[in-house]
Amino acid sequence: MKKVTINDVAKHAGVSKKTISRVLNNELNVSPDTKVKVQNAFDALGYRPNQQARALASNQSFLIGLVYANLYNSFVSKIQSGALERCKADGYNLIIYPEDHESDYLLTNLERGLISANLDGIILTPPFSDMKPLLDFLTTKRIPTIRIGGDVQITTTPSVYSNDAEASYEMCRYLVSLGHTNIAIIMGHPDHAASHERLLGYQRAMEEAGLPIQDDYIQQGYFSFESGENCARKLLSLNNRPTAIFASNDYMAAGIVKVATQKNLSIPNDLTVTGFDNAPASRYIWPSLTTIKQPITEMADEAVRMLIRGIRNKPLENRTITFKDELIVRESSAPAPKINFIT
Amino acid sequence: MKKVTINDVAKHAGVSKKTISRVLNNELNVSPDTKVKVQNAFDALGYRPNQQARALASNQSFLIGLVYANLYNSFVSKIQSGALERCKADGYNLIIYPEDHESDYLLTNLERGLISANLDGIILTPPFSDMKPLLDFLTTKRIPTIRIGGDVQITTTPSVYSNDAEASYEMCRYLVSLGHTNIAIIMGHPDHAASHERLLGYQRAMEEAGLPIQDDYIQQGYFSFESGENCARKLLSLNNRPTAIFASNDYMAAGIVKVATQKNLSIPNDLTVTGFDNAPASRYIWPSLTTIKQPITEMADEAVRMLIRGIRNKPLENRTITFKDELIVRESSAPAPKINFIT
DNA sequence: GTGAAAGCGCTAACAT
DNA sequence: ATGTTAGCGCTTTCAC
Repeated sequence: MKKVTINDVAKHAGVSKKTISRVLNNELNVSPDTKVKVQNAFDALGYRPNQQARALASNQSFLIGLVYANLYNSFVSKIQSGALERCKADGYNLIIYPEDHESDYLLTNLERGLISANLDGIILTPPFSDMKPLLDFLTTKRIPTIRIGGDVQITTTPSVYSNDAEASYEMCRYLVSLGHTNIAIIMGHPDHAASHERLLGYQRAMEEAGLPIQDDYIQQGYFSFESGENCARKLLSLNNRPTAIFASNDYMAAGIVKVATQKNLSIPNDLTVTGFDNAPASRYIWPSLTTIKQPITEMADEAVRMLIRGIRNKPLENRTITFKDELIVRESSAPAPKINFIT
Repeated sequence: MKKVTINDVAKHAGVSKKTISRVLNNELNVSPDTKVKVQNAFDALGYRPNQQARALASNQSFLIGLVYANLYNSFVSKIQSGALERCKADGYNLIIYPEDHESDYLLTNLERGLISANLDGIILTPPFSDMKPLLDFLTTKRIPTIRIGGDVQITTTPSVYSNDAEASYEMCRYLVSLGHTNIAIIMGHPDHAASHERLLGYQRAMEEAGLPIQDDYIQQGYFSFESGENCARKLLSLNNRPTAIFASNDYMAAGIVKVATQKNLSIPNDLTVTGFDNAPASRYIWPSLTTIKQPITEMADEAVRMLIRGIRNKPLENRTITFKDELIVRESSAPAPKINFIT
């Protein structure tokens, strides 16, 4: 089981190891004949280039870091698989960095890992996409970075982004089209730019529909199931309770479903509930949730592509690529109850 | 922003670079004075050892691979975070390999990755823990391997394991203690050893309670929400329908809840439903699920510990470490309906 | 179009 | 307890 090195291949193919290296890296100036000879030698010996050696010699690590909030949710899973597939296809490995965005040691933690792993580049997901100190740190260290789904106002670092304000606007227009007039929103965690975008879409749709927005109808959630429950309790005990509640993610929507069911409200007949994210749970709960699907995997793929292009050409092209979200209608939404039209 | 190397540190501390290396690797035979001097130099220069260089020189990569089925579930997330934390604490990086266990290219795919990344060791999760060809392949390549939660009968590779048969037995005893006599089980995917273990526990509990096991009451599921729905439809249209259904995971249990609700059965009054895994969704659905909690994070931690010990001492201690699962009672289970005692 | 020599940053083996 | 030398497997530089 001896290791096969570039020297073995060179001997076998009867050329110098520099030529092997050229073939390996798809460099120009290799005659087709030699190329074939070398490739045959690869196959014959079962040669696999040693990443660490390439890394050391070329001052590249072929490692890409993915920083995300350490939550057990489908967003992270999809980001991971999207990013990973692209990495593997392009000969990179992905190192994952689940981090606590509220930790004081975030930067220190990351630095130790980042520097000694020698990452070629980094992908930031929310809420890290918008952390100024982190962005500054990465700029200082000259580590190529792509942000996923962060604040579009920040233009110092290229980003891949889906238009949440737009999606939220569409969701609310859909609710309006069902005849709802008393529409409430549960916001997401305030540290996430997406939370504010989603609120914006809601506000625009309400204004356009000529519906007043009550302060009571805007509740601050934190993306957790429990925060959804809490906000739902407040909303459903209002005198003038909403007939539709738009939660900024599916876990909070699930919390609403639970509270409503406990209060003997039937969904969607008495109350329409909608979510955001198209989490697996949105299909598993009863009734299944009307929600918004983001092209998460595709966004991660594009982020890695941009990053690798940037690493090769340096510097990064500083631009924002926008993806479009999609409304998915399921069982948790229905026309507003008639009683609502009477009042 | 020039890179700080071991040579810079050596110069700064006024010692040879071998001494720096010794301090770095916690080797013996370094005087306390020198150690302090070197450590000061580390701090002064902000030195971070280059992993790739260490890897190349020491023929170790400080990389550990984690192979798992590419599903968006909480099991994978918890395995990841448990393994990752241990890795980082011990100076290793984790490379993730989400794979399709039914793919024909599995071995080829893995091989390319494994060999060129030069992994120091591998953690296998179900159903890969039990794939003979894969285990043989890893043995041939002499890649240290630990299996998580696989078949205990396989003793060629060390493993970390939780006693699912026992947990399943306890779950069924609990159902019996609630007065249920018509208890059905929905099995998990047949490629997972755990599915068979969970069936075993069910059978033992039923036998001990003197309850007959009807063939109809054992349904083959595949761990998916949809398979849970399908099995539930069959079970609930039985003449002699069960008053309790034990699903081998929470997603299938969620499928039962959906079908039962559609049939106007109230859970848990008309039907008790229980799951397995303590997935987040088990709390998010209504009613929340009685389930089994496995110490997944701890198992992953232990697996990495064993692996690293093995890498350092080689060879691996070939043993199986067993963890204990825990019954979590929530809202989806209740005493058997009275009508059942009459029939 | 191809090759020889040097060196990436570190550790191994063998000094002293 | 510390230093010297060689070399890990590859790419870079500069030859030809």
